[in-house]
Amino acid sequence: MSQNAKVKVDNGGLLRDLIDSDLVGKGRGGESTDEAVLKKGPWTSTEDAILVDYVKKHGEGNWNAVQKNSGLSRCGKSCRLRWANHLRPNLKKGAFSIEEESLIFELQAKMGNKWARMAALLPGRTDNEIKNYWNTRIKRRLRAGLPLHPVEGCMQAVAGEDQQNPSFHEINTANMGFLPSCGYHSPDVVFEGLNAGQGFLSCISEHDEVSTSSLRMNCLEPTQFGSRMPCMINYQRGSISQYSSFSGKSEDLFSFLNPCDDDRDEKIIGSFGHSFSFDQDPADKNLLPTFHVQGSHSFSNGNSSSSRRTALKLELPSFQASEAELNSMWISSASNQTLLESVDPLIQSLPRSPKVESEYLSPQNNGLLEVLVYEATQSSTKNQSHDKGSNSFAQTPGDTGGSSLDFCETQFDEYRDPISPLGQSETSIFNDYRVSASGSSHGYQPHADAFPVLGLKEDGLNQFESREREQETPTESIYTWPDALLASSDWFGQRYGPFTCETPISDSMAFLVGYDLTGDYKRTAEA
DNA sequence: AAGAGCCTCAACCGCAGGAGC
DNA sequence: GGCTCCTGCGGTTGAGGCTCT
Repeated sequence: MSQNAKVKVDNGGLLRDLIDSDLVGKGRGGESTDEAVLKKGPWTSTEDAILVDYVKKHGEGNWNAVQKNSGLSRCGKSCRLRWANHLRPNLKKGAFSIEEESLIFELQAKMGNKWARMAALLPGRTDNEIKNYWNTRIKRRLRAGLPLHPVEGCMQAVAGEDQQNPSFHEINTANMGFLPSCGYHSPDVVFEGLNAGQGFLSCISEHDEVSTSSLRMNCLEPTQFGSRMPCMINYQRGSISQYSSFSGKSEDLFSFLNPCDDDRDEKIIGSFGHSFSFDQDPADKNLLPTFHVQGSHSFSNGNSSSSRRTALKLELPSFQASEAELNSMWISSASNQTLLESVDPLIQSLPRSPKVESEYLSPQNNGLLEVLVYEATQSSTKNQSHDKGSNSFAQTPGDTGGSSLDFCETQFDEYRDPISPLGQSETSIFNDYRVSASGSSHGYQPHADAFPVLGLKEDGLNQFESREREQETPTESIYTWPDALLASSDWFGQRYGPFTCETPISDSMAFLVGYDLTGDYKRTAEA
């Protein structure tokens, strides 16, 4: 039995009366005993001073001795908590920085609600702080009908590739500068949960020049039906380089994933409701990845959708959206301009549409939370259209994806690998999850057609999908990937951290967030 | 101005695991 | 092995402040 139980006091009015009275701290008889009613509630400055003084003299630990030796009428747990959360040195106070927020997103996606572990990676922050932050954020987003992870965090990762070309972890750590010192390390990941020859990753793993460990792909969140599905795609530079001549620019990332191999990339991305395409800047020859998200709102780097140089762009996919809606949605994320700017000088350099900034930017530019709130306002009017069908194809007005795809078709022909060791598309690892109409994920059957129901573009992916549909017609109801996940479990919203499920879907998700099913990162021994 | 509702965050609670006996 | 104590973790609560109507 915890000592708390011993000293439990009436939590009614008496407690409040005691808190500020001299009775507390001296025991009811004016003398502190083990049986004394220990004080609860807010700490006073006097108590704080006593505790600080005690810890200075005796060090941390042995908290139950604090009460005995210092005269504090607080239980050991309370003392420890007070010290850890408020009194210990080097505590950061104030709002979370954008970098911290981003890291929290990432860590939460990977760890789940392991607040203490997260706190260990966020110097000066306490688990309680992080927990509170996350919980309030969850409440907001759930209330707004949005998923828990903002696209921005994902895009930050992608954008960051341009700058430093490290993994997402390393991007964050580079920006913050403190994580390496904490031993936080971007792990190399072996996708052991995936069978050989099961697709995209197996392709890489079997490619002599590419280490699976060097690529990590995180997809953090399912789309809620009619909502957005942020996605992280990370890779580590190095062993991939010979695969597609990585130059450290984002195109390398996207070329790696993108139309290099019989549209497989599109397929895989389509499976996630995302697609990548490229716009080439005539001046610097840089390819600017256009990031399309299926079933999502849109975001950008601050440019309007009409901007030629939209570095990151989402399109409204299946649900029909007007151009006006699209524009506003695209910009909703752009509101957090500073976020992207902070990680991507390329994006910083992009010309911005004055209209965008004046009309579409979020009224607040303070951080991810503000963006989230703004997203909520933007999305609240679109839920209805979202519900209209993630399975329908939509040609987004103003969409430049088609040309981008075409461009990629030619630009990346040299990277095509007609005899890729894949044996099947990269998407297959995701496509392979067929979910019955009942919503159970246990009806899993490998099936190459499970996901292409999400169409992206008439002239791009849809063509591919048409081919796919011609080849095989599903005989059972197929949920699109996010829907399947949602139907199968409360995975990302609740339990995606430890990945306790043993379904193929969870395998996939575990992989996507950089975990294997043991909950630990797999590190590769570099050959 | 006042009340309702919302948000934040400090603190509490129960539980689990490790250490020592 | 069983018991107790201590510590840490994660979920929850509720007071106080803020915003909106």
